[in-house]
Parts: sequence; structure tokens; C-alpha cells
Amino acid sequence: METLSTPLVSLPIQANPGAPTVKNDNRNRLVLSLIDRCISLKQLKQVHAYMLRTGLFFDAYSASKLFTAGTLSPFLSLEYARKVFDEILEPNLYTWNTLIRAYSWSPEPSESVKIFLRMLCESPYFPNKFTFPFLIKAATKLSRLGVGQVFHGLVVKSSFGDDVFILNSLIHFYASCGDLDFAYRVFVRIDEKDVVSWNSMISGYVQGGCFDKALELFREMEAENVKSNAVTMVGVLSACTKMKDLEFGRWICSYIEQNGIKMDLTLSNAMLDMYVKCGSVEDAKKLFDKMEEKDIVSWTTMIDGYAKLGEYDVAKSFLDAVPRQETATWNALISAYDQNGKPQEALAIFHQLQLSKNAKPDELTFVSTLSSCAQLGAMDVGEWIHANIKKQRMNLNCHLTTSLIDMYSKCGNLEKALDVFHSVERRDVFVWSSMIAGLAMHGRGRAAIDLFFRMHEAKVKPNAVTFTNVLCACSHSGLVEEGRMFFNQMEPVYGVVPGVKHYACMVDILGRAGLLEEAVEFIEKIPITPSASVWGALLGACKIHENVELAEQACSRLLELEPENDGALVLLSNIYAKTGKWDNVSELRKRMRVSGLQKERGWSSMEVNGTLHKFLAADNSHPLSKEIYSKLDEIVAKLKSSGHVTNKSLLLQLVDEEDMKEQALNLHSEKLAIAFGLISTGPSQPIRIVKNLRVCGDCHTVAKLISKLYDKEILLRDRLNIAIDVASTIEYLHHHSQPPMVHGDLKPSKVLLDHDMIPHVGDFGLAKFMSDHLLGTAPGTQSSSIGIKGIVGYVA
DNA sequence: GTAGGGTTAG
Repeated sequence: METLSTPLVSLPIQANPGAPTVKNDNRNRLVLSLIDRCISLKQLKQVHAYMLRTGLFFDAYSASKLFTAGTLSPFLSLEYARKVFDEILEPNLYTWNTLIRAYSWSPEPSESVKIFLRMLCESPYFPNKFTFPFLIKAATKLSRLGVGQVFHGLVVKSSFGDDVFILNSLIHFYASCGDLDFAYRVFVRIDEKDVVSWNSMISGYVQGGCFDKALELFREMEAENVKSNAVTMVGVLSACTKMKDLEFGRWICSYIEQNGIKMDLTLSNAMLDMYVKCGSVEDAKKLFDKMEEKDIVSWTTMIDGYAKLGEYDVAKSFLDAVPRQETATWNALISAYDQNGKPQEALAIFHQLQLSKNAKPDELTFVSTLSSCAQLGAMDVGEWIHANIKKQRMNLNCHLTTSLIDMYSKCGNLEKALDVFHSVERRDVFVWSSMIAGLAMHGRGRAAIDLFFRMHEAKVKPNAVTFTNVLCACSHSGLVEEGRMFFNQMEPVYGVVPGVKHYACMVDILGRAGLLEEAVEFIEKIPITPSASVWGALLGACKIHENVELAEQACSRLLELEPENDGALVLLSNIYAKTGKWDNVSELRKRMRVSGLQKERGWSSMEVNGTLHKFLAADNSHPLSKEIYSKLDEIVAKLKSSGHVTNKSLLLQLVDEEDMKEQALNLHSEKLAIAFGLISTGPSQPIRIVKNLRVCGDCHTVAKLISKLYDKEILLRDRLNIAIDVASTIEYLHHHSQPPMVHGDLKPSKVLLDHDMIPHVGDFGLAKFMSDHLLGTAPGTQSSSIGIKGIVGYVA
């Protein structure tokens, strides 16, 4: 007889399809058992061919067996299974259900719904109790509330409203669509709740952020003597993790032991994660060492734990020890570096990953790496990644789109950011928001507002991030009326409750416009306790408008909330300096020295052909140092002969000798970087520089002059990241109290200020971030800063 | 005669 090694045959079908004369004999049973033993698609196809030749395929049961194997096997090919299905002349309900199920698992769950509709039209069958869980799963994956509701209605009409399997799927469906109330309504109406009903509701609450409710439900479950299982524990542990409640987490671990709940790999991993996220890497390590079975999640959790703690060497040793390196393990380290303000290290690991044979970068790698590129202004690497995404024909999903827009915007290339934005079909709220931020960053406040309305027309609902970006756009373009309008509309019209960031933005808008009294009145009316960032915004405005008295008040309120906020002290000292109160300046500086507050050292970085060059002030460590300094001399001479006078008042420090002041200014890291840029870039290449702190007024002016004198585009971004076109005098005035030097035909060199206006996700407190963002520092000084997290745009 | 629900990281 034929065996699996029999070559594939051509398919002249001999059997009469209409008459299933296949006997249930031994030979056929053997063939059917071969289906289960197939270990490759090729073997399955051989059985298929044999069945066609003998006519066995036209037996409904046998055909469905083959088809099911095609959809279930690890080597499953949905395309092949679909072909098999299409060959089955009269598929039975089981076969239809199997196809619906196959698609509900696939990346195209909408096919499930289409197949279901086809079944209703083409077949004599109605859905049974098995059909609905598959359909509801598809609706869940599609996140389409309406679709699931239709199925729910059908369930009730088809009298399956008591089936606990179906109702449990519905709980899961409603919860994952965010409708926890409805999920709970389904839950309470189940007469005979089983453990899965409870688990579905508990994990629904956890995923919806209602951790208290999840734990309450767990207690209720206990009170009703429903025995929990490992899945229950995963849900409850996950709630502890999110609440960072180590004590309760430990209690759950002992509960698991006492109640003899069987540990499985997922539960162990959930425990590991709880320990790591609640701050006890030691406990996690103990558990990790005891675990008999570990998978990639276990390893990744440990790497992530150590990396987030800043113990990078330990994290790396775990990475090296992973039995099978996968992309996720690399991603853990890359994203930890990225999010802890170590973008260079993130890129270094990325390069190692590229050299590694075991794994290749995936979407998540690119998202983190693009964020690091954005932080560093490393546009060459960013562009390389963009090209790679295209080359790999990787699906440009919303996460990647957002990251690309963010990267190009922050690297100063608004056009490319817009290209990406226009090239995609799918734009979620984060894609729109990042583009709004990009426009705002480049001083295009009106365009940012227009985009907001286009987003509204596209029926994408704005969220808190969108409003922060729109308000920032108003603030940076001096659009006071528009800012007021958006702020007043956000809750009543768009249902977004103003948060601390929005209040701070509003104070910033009013303050920058000189409406200091109104800003103070606004602060008094804020229904929540004003955060440090709100006072920071007021303080910033006081600096612009030289209101020393109010500045002192704002500063003391800020320091009550954040005694460690060195930025506030630096800003206040700048205000004193600007108004000539040198005694107060030295007193403040002394206070900072005593309390150990130190300024972060300023640096500027510049990327040339994918290599990053970093400069400190008066740096001479660069291999081309000699050439750089001679270029700098040349620049200084050219500037002088063109009539530029160094604005020494910008050096807000007590330096006595006039020429020392001038020299100190000329050695600023951004000037070194520009000099280096002039000798290392081709004639048409722009110079793109990123500064970690603020760019001083002199460097700002000089950058523009050099741009003209050398006919070179210069993009200079600092930690406050807004691009200002030379032409936009008004916007300039909002940032600097003295008017810019206006040159008739100056090339549009841009100065980017206001880094990271987009709210960040992650462990850095938002308030802290916002106060950093809004405080900034005065031109000429370099304030210390707190770690900046680069990516953005979407909530984890 | 075959089948269905809930879980961990990034």
C-alpha cells in the first residue's frame, strides 16, 4: 500500500464525489491515524493526495479530520487549510466551526466573521454552542464592541444564554473592550459561575486598571468557597504588581503555598514580575534560581529588573546566559537603557544585536532604538532603521509610525516626519498626537491646531496626550486665545479631564504672554493641588517678564513641593543675575553647593555618517581637536569682522574679566560641535546638533550667523526642543526677552528648544518631568536636569 | 465520531 513516502500524485479524481461509498475499514482508519502523525505540511499534503485518489476525502468526517489537522498543527498553514476547506463539497457544522476558529486565532480575525456570514448564507446550519466562543474571540481580537454585541444578541436569541463557556467569553470580550460595567453585568447573571467566570472578571478588572475591584472580587470568591487556580493567582499577582504592593504580593505567594495551588511556568513568571516591579529583585532572584522550568519571559523579566535598577552589568550577564537568545531579551536591555536616559548605551546594544546571529531586531527593538535616536538626534541611525523597516517589508503599525514621526521631528527634520505621517493609512490617536507635537516643536503652532481639527474630522478621539501637545503648540506659538479655548473645551466637549500637565501648560501660555496676574488667578482656581510643574511654569514666566517678587513666591512654593529641585534655584538665580542682584545670586549658589545640588555638565553631540561625536565645553579630547580649534578661531574672526559683538550679559555668572567672559562663551560645547560640523560635513549636508541642556543666547545668535557666513544649514536642538524659525520673531520673543538679530536673507537655520514636550510614560514622575520641561534654564546657564525619557506618544 | 472560556514580559 501507499505510504507517506509515496510521491505526490496528480489528481485525476476517480471517485464519484456525490456518493460517499467509503467504508469505515481498517485501511481508512490507518489513513486517518496518519493525519495525526504528520509532522510537516508536505506529509499532510501527501495524505491529502492519497485521500483524493481513493475518494476518502469525499467522506465528510475524514475530510474534516484532514482540514482540522491543517488548522491545528504547529506547522499550520491557514492558506492550505482554506484550500482544503474549499474542496470540501458540503462542509458540516463542525468544519465551518473549525474554519471560524482557525481565523479567530489568526492575524485576520475579521475573516472569522466573514466565514460565519457565509455559513449563514450558503449552508443549512445555524451556529451552535461551539460557534459562539470562536466568534466572540474574533470580536475580542478586533476590539469591536458593536460586533460582539451582535453576537451577544444572537446568543440570547439562539437560547444559549445559559452556556457558561459562552458567557465567560463575553465577560472577557466586554472587559477587553473596556466596558467593565457590562462585563460585570454578564458576570453577575451567571447562575453557575465556575472558576473561569471569576478569573475572567478578575483579570478584566486588572487589565482595566481597577486593581481594588479585582482584589475585592478575589475576596468574594474566597467567601463563596470557589477554589482558585493558577490563573486566578496570575490575575491577583498582576494586580499587586500594578499597585506595587509588595506586602500583598508576598501574602499571595504564601497563599499559593498554603492552598496547594499548582505552580506552573506562567504563575512563576507572574511572581517573578511581581517581585521585580515591586522592588525586590532579591526575591525574584531566589525564585528564579529555584525554578525548574524557565522560558524567555523568565529571563527577560530578570534582565529587565536588573537593567531598570541600573545594574547593567548584571543585566548583561543574564543576557549572555540566556540559553536561547531571542529578540525580546535584547529588547529588555535596549528599552531599559533608552528609558533610563542612556540612549547611547541603548544604541550600543542595538549594534551588538545586529552582529548577533541568534536574533534579529523586531518592531519593539526599532521602537526603543528610534526613541534613543530621537534623544540623541542620531538621524543617520534613525534613517537606517526606517530603511530597514521598509526593506523587511515590516508592517508600519501605529507604534512604529509614532516612533518615526517622533524621531524625525526631534532630529529636526519636520518634512520627513510629515512624509511618514502622510504615507500611512492607519493613524491612531498617538500617531496624530506625535505629529501635532512635531509641528509644535518646529514652531508651527497654527499647523498643529489645524491638524487637531483634521484629527477630529477623521473621527479619532483626542486624549490627554493630544491636549498636552496642542496646548504646548499654543504656548510655543503665543496663541493665548486658542490655548484658552482648547483648555475650556477639553472636558465638556471632548471628555478629557484636565490633568496637572494641562494646568501647567495653561499657566505657561498665560505667563509667557505676560498675563501674570491672570496666571496667578488661574492657579488659585485649580481644583487639584497645583504641582511643582505649575509653579515652575509661573517661575519661567516671571523670568521672561522680570518679575522678581512673584518669582520668589513661585520659587518658594515650588521648593516646598520639591526641595531638591535645583532647576528652580538655578532659574531664580538667573532672575537675580538678570536684574543685577548679585548678592542674592551668590547666596543661592552657595545654598546649592551646601545642599550638594550640582549642575549637570553640558554637552553637545553631533552625528556624522552614523558616528556620534560628543563635546563638552572647552573639550579637547576629540581626535580632530586641533583642527576644530583652528576652525573655531577662524569662525570667531569672521564673526568679529561681520560686526558680531558677543553678548556677555548672557553669561549669568560672576566672571570678572571681560575677555574671560568672551572666551568662556566661545568654548561652549555647541560652538565646538559647529566647528567640527563645518570641517566634517559635505557642502549640502546640514549640521545637526543636540545639546543636553539649554542653548545660550549667544550660541543661538552665532549659530544663525555662521549659517549665513558659511551658507550652511544648522539645526541646533536643546533639551527644550522647539524649533524656531528665524523669521518667527514673535515666537522668538516668547523665549528670549531680547529681540533677535534679524538678517534680511538669512538662511532658515533653526534653533530647537523645549525638548520633550510630549508627556512621557514610565517610571519618571510626570510632575518631575513637566517641571523640568517648563523650567528649563535661562540662556547662558546650564542647569542640572533629571533623566529624560525619550519615547513617547503612546501609553504602555 | 471530532470542538468551546480565563493567565505572565516588552
